[in-house]
Amino acid sequence: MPELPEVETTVRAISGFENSILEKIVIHNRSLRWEVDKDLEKLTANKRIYKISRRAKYIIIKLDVYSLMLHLGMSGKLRIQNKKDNYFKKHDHVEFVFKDKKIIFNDVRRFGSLHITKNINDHPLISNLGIEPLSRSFNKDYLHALTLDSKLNIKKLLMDQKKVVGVGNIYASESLFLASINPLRPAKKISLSECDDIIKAIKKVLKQAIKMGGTTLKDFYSADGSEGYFKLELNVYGLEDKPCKKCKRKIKRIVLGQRSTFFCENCQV
DNA sequence: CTGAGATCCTGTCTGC
DNA sequence: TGCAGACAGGATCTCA
Repeated sequence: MPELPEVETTVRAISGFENSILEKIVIHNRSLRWEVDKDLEKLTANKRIYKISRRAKYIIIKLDVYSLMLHLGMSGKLRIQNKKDNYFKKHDHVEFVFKDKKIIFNDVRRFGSLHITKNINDHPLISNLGIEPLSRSFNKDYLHALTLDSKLNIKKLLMDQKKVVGVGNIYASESLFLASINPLRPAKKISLSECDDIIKAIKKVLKQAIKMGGTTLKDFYSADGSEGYFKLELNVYGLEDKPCKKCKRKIKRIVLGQRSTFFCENCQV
């Protein structure tokens, strides 16, 4: 489900819990993408939260010695709830309990994960990640070097988290539309100036999506319960057979690497 | 090393 | 209405 803007939106929604004391973590179902560490509850009881941040699509919660890494997978979301409202929803797996409130991790499909580790950057799921798309070092030269080295088509390359993080299926399609690049193009054949177009498009799309609270297609809600309104800005994603906003021809849907991919054959070369 | 395809899981929607 | 099949915001793993 969530790509960088949705994760960022979620992080911002729970940032108010920084400096709060996490009384305890209650786990109802350890069987997520990976089995949750048996010692996690013990290691996190009555710890202050120093920092809540994002790396790639991971939510990082820094305690004293340990940090938590939470990935929302395809269907995960957080929900802030008053502690006294003691209700549960189906697929509530983890509760982060504070003095008056709790944050609940709900994940229908259980592709999400929760890890505890001392040093985030040494964790194997983090250490091999590519660079942040909104950082300065994500620029045309960086991307061009990657493309020259790759046999993938450009869309698959952009979604490869080892190369650049945070771009998922929606924003890959949307960025390539803005950059007027066909998603099927072999990465190798993308010129430096086209790389520049792609970089600018990705940054623009991600920033705008964050501003609008992410994209709610059907069931993404931020932790405060609000929807993301970037859906209204989508140009191609989920719009098969609808008229292209530039040329009015029909948007095409194809499958690349088992993922739906939307683009305009006329505008994207 | 790279890249393609299968796979994890539950729910919803479409078409017969 | 039932039922099969496709599809869903991700990313790891297995194998060539």
